Amino acid sequence: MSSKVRDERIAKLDLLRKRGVSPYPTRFAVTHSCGAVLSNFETLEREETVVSLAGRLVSKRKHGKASFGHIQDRSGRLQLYFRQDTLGAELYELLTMLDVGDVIGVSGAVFRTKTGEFTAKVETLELLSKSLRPLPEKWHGLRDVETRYRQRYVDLIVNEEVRETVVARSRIIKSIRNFLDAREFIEVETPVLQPLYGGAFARPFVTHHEALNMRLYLRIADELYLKRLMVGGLERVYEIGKDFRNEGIDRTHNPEFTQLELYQAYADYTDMMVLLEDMVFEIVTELFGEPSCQYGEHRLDFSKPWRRLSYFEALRERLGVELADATVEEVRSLCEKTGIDVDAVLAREKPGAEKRPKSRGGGPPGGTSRSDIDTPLARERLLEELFSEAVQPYLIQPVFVCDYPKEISPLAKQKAGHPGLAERFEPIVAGFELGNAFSEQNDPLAQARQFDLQALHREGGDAEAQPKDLDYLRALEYGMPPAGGIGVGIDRLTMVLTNSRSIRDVILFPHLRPEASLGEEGEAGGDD
RNA sequence: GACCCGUUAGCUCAGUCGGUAGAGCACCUGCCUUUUAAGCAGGGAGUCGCUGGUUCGAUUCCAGCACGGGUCACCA
Repeated sequence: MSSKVRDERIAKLDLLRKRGVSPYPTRFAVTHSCGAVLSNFETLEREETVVSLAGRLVSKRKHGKASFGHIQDRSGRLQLYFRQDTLGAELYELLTMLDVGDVIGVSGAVFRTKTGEFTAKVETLELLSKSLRPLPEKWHGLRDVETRYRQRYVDLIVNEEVRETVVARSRIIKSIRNFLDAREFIEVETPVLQPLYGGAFARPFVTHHEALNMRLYLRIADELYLKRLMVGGLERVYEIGKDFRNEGIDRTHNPEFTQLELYQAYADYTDMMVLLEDMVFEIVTELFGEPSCQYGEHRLDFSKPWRRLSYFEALRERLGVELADATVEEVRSLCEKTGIDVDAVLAREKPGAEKRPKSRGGGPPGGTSRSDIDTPLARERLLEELFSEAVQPYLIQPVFVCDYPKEISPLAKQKAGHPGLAERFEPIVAGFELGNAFSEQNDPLAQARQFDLQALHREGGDAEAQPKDLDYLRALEYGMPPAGGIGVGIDRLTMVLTNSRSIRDVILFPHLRPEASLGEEGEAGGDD
């Protein structure tokens, strides 16, 4: 599939070279960005300053011996006015050989057109990079999401909001660093390639080290390494980095994603709530000038303090039933009333188990086998399902959901005076879990028992149960100060703060299957 | 992994109840010195996602496959 436009432009390349014009020179001295011209226009116009701009030619309107166009750089767009009598015949001829999409450098003074648009009257013109492929069309732009994700470079050229999201993401991360650095946290880096994975419930990616001939895992969390640093006395650490989870992909999940994890010695999870709400308050205020923003239909209010709600309170509030001391039978019957397919939930993650179709909102499933509720953690799993189906989607304003069942929180400390609960919370905004935090378990023997329990679950078929990390336990035996820790999903936080519906809109290159049609001869060939 | 939907020109999309396709923008040629979705006149452009099947004939019908989106499953 040879593109006619591409062939024409390659022909132009030769023509340009024959005329002594290099289509790919090395540098251009820029004095102003488009944005700087626009924001200082009055002065520049009054003082007749000659500005020097570089960017992409994104439109061109030729009127015989005069032409208009727009140049676009990182800061915005500015109109250019070209006149044959100003440029001279030779440069004006060069203009006619330029295409929309070419990168150019121009200089000239600024003025206002009849209609009042700020414009540069071009006196010199230079081609900085010849574009061989046409840009998407100017009215509708690039809509096709597959092309947008695969060819993000094109998406960035034509869809301004993509750039805005990228900038917002950068500012969010910068705010986080500023916030934590100001509180004497130090930023560290821990291994991505790990001989043993841990710190979350997830299936890992597996890789292999050739020279050492050993299996390695891509980390699913930073947690266990950062807590080793707590043992080492660093007291306040954080890491912003990629984690990798071998799971499905949807609008809130990408196989590689960015997480902030931080740990603070001598703090507990209530301190973490304060820290997190302070941090997010600061990020949102820096981004929007006020502690609130719009997400879809909702106006989100990040004013402090955020609402705090225990796990069982949240369930009670939504379902009208107290479940803290409920038996598995009671939870089961409530699930059935809510329309949850209990058998399907309990059958999950058992390799080889039949996946039953889910029947939502239907009547109670007939002839169900009661033996399923003997599955390990049946009660907790059903509670989790109830929570994520019937509660979480309705938690729109920022809220800390606290005190989860201990069984699903093996790295957290037990809540004092509540044997069944862990000192753990999840910040939930717009129905999304933005993170996970606990008072960290620092009792080495209690932690060892939790690992052993995980091992049992693993034998029971739970592929995501956490492996026992003996070095981590050894570290704890040296004594880890009491500490609070938080993990925050940066991608999801960015989604909420940029009003993005899909995680793919906040990740520059989201994971996609390989593009089959991108063959040598089709796209990249014809190197003439 | 399951189900549903989509894939036609560089881009955004029509269309063919089965007879190998159109529009706008973009591109090329000409005219045009304040336009901005510039205008006017003319022109070129497509393996209709891929592979099979049915058929005299398939871009259209059928099947499989690929890729994407949505929902579900899994999870953060």
